[in-house]
Amino acid sequence: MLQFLPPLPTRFPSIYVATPPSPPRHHLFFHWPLSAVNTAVTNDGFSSEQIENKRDCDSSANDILPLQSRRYDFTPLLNFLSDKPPAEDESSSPTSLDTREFQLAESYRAVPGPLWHSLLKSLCSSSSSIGLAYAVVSWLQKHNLCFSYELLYSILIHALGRSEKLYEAFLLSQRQTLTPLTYNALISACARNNELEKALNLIARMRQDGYPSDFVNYSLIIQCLMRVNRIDSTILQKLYSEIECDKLELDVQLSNDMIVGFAKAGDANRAMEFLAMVQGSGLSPKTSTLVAVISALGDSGRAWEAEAIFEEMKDNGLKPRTRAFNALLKGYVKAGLLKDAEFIVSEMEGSGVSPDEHTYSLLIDAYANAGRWESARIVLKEMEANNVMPNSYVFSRILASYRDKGEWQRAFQVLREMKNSGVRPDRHFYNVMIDTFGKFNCLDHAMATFDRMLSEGIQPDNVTWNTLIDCHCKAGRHDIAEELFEEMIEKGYSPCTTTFNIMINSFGEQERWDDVKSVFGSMRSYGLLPNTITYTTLVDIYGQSGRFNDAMECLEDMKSAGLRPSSTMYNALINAYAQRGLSDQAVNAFRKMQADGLKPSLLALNSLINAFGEDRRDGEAFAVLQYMKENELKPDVVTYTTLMKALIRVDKFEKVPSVYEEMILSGCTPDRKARAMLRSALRYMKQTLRL
DNA sequence: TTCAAGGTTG
Repeated sequence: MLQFLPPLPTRFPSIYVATPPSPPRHHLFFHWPLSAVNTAVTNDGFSSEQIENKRDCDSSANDILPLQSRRYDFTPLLNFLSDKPPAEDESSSPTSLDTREFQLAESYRAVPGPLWHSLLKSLCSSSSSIGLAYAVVSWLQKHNLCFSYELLYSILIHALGRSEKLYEAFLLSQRQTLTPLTYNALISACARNNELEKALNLIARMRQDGYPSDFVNYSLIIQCLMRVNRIDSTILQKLYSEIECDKLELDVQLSNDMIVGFAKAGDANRAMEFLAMVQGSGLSPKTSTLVAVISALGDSGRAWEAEAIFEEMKDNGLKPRTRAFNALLKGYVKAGLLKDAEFIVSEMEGSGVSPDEHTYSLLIDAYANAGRWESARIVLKEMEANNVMPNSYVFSRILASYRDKGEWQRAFQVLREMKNSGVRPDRHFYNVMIDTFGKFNCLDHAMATFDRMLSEGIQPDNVTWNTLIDCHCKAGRHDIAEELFEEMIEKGYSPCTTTFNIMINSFGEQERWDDVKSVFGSMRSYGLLPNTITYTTLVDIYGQSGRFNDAMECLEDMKSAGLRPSSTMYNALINAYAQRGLSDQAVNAFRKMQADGLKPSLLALNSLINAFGEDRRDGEAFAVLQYMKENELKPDVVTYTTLMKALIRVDKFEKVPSVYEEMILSGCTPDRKARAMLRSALRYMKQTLRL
């Protein structure tokens, strides 16, 4: 079980030897001639790991300062423990000690605790002496030599975590009741080893025991989430509410981690909120944090805000490098601002920052999106001329732009051109290709692409499976979707939140409520938390089937899970009530939406008009129109068509033409549905006149 | 760096 150092070549006397006094050298309070230990220690007596550890292990350095003049030699003890066979370790009681061990223990009786802590940290900094550190702790406990065992254990757990020995860390932690110190050490060990669920569970357990977790752990968890690509706004919000609840203050690192976390999770709003908060408290975010925010803003098509942060960065004297330029360029490309995209690339070249693969790719993407294939090809050539090889990414983007224009047949051509340029399609490319076929209902092509991918030895990932499952659902082939879901699990892939959302929606559409519940429940067994989309999906499917109690329950569950309900969710609910003419319930849902601080959208109000219309309450339907006008919400063609429908429902055909007229006067262009509504009103009028 | 889930209303 325990790993001990091999016996040392030199022997030392087994009794305490005080070294002669010598001028204090920095923080080296003791010396030991063991090579395994010496190598891990820097000039000032602390390894870099130990320095980092100081954040975790309070102020031991300050406590030791007055003791600097006293020196202890731990060599005899380390030799004794190295020689001792592991089996003897714990069982023997102090009464059966041999004289040698007894004398040894007595000789260390005066050593202050902080010195033991420092010794352990040194031993732990090298993975080969962790076993020895472990033996020291057991020995100290056996002889009642050092009272803060809690701290000793936490030092060991930290060290085990850093050496990827998480299992041993857990074993060690089971030796005694977890205290805040050992809890924190264990959480940090889990986060460092990408064991997210274990870390989160421990934080929860720690909270149950009445202790807040150390804020450093939150940094480690966010970094872990990003490493394992599990970053999600929901989890971050939950973490932040815990931090707030514990009244922990964000330090520079945690603030930066929070901003980057939200940015990487695609939640630009919250990233901006935190950025403002950090700047407001006088801290300067790191350059990489700003780049992450620019990137998130660009991703959500908010190019102007991205540009503002970019400019602000320059004003603060920071010189943007390739990554920052690329982040802004991405913003322009996503927003379809081709001129700005071209401009920023020339600014980049002008300021001596060389474009990389990513820069060219984005530019090609921009031209492809604008349908300027010739310009895209020129960039492709320029890229080769600058010795930057085109890659699968470029072709994926080209394919995606064809997909978004509905030209799915071009997929084959892109694949050919790609192979001609000597670029091998990778998983991402095939994922886009499967998605392209899936979006246009070509399920056979999608499956054939999947098979081709496998035959070329490319392993699918969650995105591949999710894309396949979802496109079958969208085409109404829920049976195949379910088979694919089962195959995915059988083959050892871990479904993610998206997978479950797709399946919940699928079972919901089939009104298989038991399966909805069971699949929702099994999310937790995969360590996944339902997110806003999960709850919105649930509200939507329950609402559409008239299971309003279930829908409302989901809404409440979502709130108690600490998530803010989205307006999409309320729209789904209001719409569900509206379609059944349940106007009072629709109004209630609308009020709830306002109470939750959400602005009533045009969509919600249109649905409310529909609810009154279906309930034959045309007066109130028009009152909603009035409300819209008073609240600067411009009624659209749907608003007026719904009002006409409301009038028809109560046989007030004669009032329909004036609504139609008002619609045109307000600047709305009537569409097919609006015209049809007017026509049917006129038809009814004629019939009534004939009677 | 890309790809997948909700995106609704008449």
